[in-house]
Amino acid sequence: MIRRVKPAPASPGAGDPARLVTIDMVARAAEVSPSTVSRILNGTAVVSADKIKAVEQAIRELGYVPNPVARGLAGGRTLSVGVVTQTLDSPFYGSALRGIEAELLAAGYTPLFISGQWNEREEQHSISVLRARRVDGIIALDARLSDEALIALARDLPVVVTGRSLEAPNLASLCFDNFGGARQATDYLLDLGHRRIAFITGDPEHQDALERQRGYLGALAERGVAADPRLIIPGDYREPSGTQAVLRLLKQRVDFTAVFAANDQMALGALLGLYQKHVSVPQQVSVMGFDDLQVGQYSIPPLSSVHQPGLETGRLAARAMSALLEGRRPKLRMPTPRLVVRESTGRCAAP
Amino acid sequence: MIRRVKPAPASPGAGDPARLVTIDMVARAAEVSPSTVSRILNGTAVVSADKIKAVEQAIRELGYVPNPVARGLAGGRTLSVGVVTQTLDSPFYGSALRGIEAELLAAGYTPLFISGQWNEREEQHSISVLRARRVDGIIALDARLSDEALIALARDLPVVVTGRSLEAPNLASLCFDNFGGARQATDYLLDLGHRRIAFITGDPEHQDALERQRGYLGALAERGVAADPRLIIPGDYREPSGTQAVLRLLKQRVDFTAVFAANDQMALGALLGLYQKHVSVPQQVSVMGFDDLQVGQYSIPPLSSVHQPGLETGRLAARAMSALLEGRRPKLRMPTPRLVVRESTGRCAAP
DNA sequence: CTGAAAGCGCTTACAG
DNA sequence: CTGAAAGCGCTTACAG
Repeated sequence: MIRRVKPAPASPGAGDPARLVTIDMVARAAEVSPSTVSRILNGTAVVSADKIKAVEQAIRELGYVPNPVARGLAGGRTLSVGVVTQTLDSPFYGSALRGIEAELLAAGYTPLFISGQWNEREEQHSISVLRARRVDGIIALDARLSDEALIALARDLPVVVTGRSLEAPNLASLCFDNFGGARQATDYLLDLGHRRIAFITGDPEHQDALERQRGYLGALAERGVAADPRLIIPGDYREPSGTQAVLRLLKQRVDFTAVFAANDQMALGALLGLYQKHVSVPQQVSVMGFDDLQVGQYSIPPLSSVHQPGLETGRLAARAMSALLEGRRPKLRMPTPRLVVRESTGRCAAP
Repeated sequence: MIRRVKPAPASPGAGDPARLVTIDMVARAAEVSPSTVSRILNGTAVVSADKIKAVEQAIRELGYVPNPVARGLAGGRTLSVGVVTQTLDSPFYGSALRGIEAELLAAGYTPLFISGQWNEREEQHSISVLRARRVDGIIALDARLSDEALIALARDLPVVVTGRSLEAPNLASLCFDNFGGARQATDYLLDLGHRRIAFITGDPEHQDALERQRGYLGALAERGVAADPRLIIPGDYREPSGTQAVLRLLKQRVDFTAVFAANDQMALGALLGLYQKHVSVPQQVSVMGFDDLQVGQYSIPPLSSVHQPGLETGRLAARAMSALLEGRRPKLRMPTPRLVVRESTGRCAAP
């Protein structure tokens, strides 16, 4: 049934499907029009069974793969979705990216990853690049952009954003319960008998950092433990600030039996500071993190933390995007915060 | 000079340059033909100064951004390059990806990241996806593909590959001196007086793992220290295998005063195993890693390691790709291995 | 159910 | 130096 229209090119077939074979060649081989091939490919109209058969065979024999570039130009859809993240090499975003990639690829979309460098202007620029590339939608992980900017963006193409709660047409948001997670962690420390719990804050530019602090404060208040401002040390979510924080606490001789860092990276830094000063963990001081990064499993001692499901978040975000793209309403259910207790926390030994 | 051809669209200008404004609109505004605009944009022919001026002004006023999708279809170049990595969330590849992104973007290319999942078939598939997207070139980080497959690929588009040495037209390779690095690390341990140095191997599927082992063996041989097979423990580059390795050594009561892990992740695992068994580092046992991951700075104790310039490797790879793309010969000079001594290594205390 | 035609936004020979 | 025209590989009204 299939007539080879041209001699096979130099490197044909399965190994190199992306070249040369066009929809026209498939159409000719199957003896139908290109329009029909297109319709079959896109399921965009009813086509008779025999033509479908012929076309499918031709596609198989020729090793045809549609050209997304041409598709993008003609149809307005590129089957690609932009993913803007703060950085490509963060232990936390890494797993989210992995989740997004897996899910998007499975849904037939190609992700375009680009980083915003923790900087709103860069992020804005990244989004321009993505739009110039005609992505069909944009997933923004903890974007720096304002709510308004995001809502405006959603007027042009579907948007899913993590790290905040936002209601708008054509937009889905995915927000982890940072408040609840932090409260749970603080509660646990309180249950262990700790009363002097230091808190290392995150970058205040981040909504989640603020939420975590609220959770810490909330738990204390609920239990009638007065919050001591000297116990709240500013951090920036990076390791060195965690180390600095405990060093400062120690130097100023502020009493504390536990430290709760707003993220694992700072908790790791805190662990190092305590080690340097020969303060043993958890015997003298307990340390609690937040995020439950992979590395926390191998810190010394292994770090107790609030599990943030990075991979799962990525998956959910990608699935929400698929839904939006297909005109469905995404239903989002973020996993509840879960405490992971390892060896860096213990009962309070102090009087 | 500029006549607005149409009333500005709903959301025009700087905020949303990627829409609506086409090369035709620019041409009309500047009173030249689209061809001329294209030529100016691409520097593909000499154009009179006044037209250049008019076009540039029109571009500015209209906020025109060329559509890479259309460009890709028409010109055959998409100004995008595919980057295949094993995984999006490895601490090591992360910085390489970051370096690639920065350099590629600066050169006017958009990177398309995709992961191969440590699996040749997946990798092959990822490359198909990339080719279907008509990337202009492919950067493969430590690809699993055979030399032959890579060389074949390079017949169709420029390829740069890291992690191996390969000579072929249209292909550049970038290989870190794993042998030298490992030898240097072992030498250092030897200098500290260690003679019973355990070695945790990497995944033998990786060329670099083999090289590192050769370096270890080479250094011992050079100094006339007999290699004890019981000191060579198989690992797989992941943390748990590092922990298992030292636990096994301890359990079998094999004598050792230092352990050299083929990568930092396993070294971190080893640190944990030693901690669990109350072996103090570096007082009783020294630990040396390889890669110099960020996290190593915050391990306890901070990890001595061989610095692998991930970021720099990414940069170099991207620059090599730019060169290839512009028909220049890339000149590659990998940084030499450099030992980073921190606190996990110390003088041998044993007799 | 199916084709022929126009068009997506560019680039690039082809002619001046 | 510069235009008009054709074409890149698809999709999608528009007509049957």
